[in-house]
Amino acid sequence: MTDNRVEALFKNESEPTTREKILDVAIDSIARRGFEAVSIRDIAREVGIRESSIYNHFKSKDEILDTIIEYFMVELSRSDPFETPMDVMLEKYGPEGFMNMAGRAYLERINRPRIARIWRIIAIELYRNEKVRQFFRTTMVQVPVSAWEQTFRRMAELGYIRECDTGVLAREFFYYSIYLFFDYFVISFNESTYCRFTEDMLEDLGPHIKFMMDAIKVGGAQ
Amino acid sequence: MTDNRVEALFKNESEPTTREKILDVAIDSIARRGFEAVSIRDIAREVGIRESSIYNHFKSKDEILDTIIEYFMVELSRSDPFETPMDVMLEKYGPEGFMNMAGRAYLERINRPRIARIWRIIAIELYRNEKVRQFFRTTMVQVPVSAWEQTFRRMAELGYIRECDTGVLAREFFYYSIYLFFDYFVISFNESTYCRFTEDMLEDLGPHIKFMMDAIKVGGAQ
DNA sequence: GTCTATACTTCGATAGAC
DNA sequence: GTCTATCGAAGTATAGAC
Repeated sequence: MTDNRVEALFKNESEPTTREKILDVAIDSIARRGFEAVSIRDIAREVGIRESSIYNHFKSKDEILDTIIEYFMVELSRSDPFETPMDVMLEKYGPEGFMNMAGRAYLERINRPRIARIWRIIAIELYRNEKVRQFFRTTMVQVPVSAWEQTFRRMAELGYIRECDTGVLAREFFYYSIYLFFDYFVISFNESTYCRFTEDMLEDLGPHIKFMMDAIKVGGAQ
Repeated sequence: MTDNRVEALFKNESEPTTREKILDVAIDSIARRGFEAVSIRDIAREVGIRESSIYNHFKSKDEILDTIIEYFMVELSRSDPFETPMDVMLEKYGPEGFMNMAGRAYLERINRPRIARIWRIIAIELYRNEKVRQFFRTTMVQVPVSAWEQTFRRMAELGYIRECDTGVLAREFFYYSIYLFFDYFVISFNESTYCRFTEDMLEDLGPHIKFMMDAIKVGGAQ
């Protein structure tokens, strides 16, 4: 990238620039076949230019992937997930309702059209791209687990759930969710349905949330 | 392969054959860098022969990977996991003890030295190898989940746990386990510790089993 | 069964005309 | 900014001598 303004990569104007076309094609191809299997020639052909023209927009093949990943990270870190205070939400919907809504808010935030394909790229490149791995481990695992731990602690303080190990509880909730992510984007990946991932995930998440909340509701087992 | 006797690939004799050396080097390299990043030349160099000699043992690069995967599948499907009847185990150790022991037995069965590296290959190749994906989805997800569903149903029949949706229960237990697999072999993969995966997995599995069993023990929450 | 030599393809990337 | 032309490196695979 020349200007480092990742957030302005896609301007949503009527006619996309060549650079935007290249990124769009790259995102699509890499999500389908993986970075190593997609060549500069493949991308150029689909965009409708020669491969040498690619190098007017990116100085190497690696820079294309780096740009995609950086775009993804910036997009994810944009809007905050919660606007209404947790205590208010809890009082209004109860703990199970709160979790369902928080899950939905999170999934809707991370599932915009172009981003959904990059999720698949993240899942694929995780094993060989140290930057992606680092990002996933912290931003997609550790940070949410810590946040959920705080949330459960607050729930316990307010008497919505009984006292228990909130660290265990956070992992119980979130590791299952990450499994669903892998299931959706790798194990059971289906190219044709892959933009409905918010709906599908929520459907699978519902029984999980119910099971967990039943396990720790006030007056339940010790 | 010429003779299809996958199970006899590694004969454990004092001096490994060239074919065995090739497979060993291939397993190691592919587990580290992925199939596409490893070339025939890389493998030949490390074995100590010329690349053309590889073709005396395998007719293509793809056949090497196919052989590795087939070897893996056959090895996994060998010994049965349980020898002692479940009812006896349950009476002796209780439901939580039973699950811990079953987890340990399963993990020990699937974690032999050469196999541990192929687990990493499986995790890596999942996204682009339809055969691996099919195998994982059925043998590593659906079959164990069904088996655990049966097990939980029996536990409920015998009064060790209270009546509940055993399908939900089986997924609660096993999806978490599969997350641990991905965490171990992809997200938090560490080349230097990757043969201790049985011990590490069991350590993480303990609190999970305890949480689940607390949730469904007799006399707990409805 | 291993070697040398090589065919053939595809890859990422560059130079220079327009 | 796109084109033609091309380079050098690396890939899989084969032929044939020993």
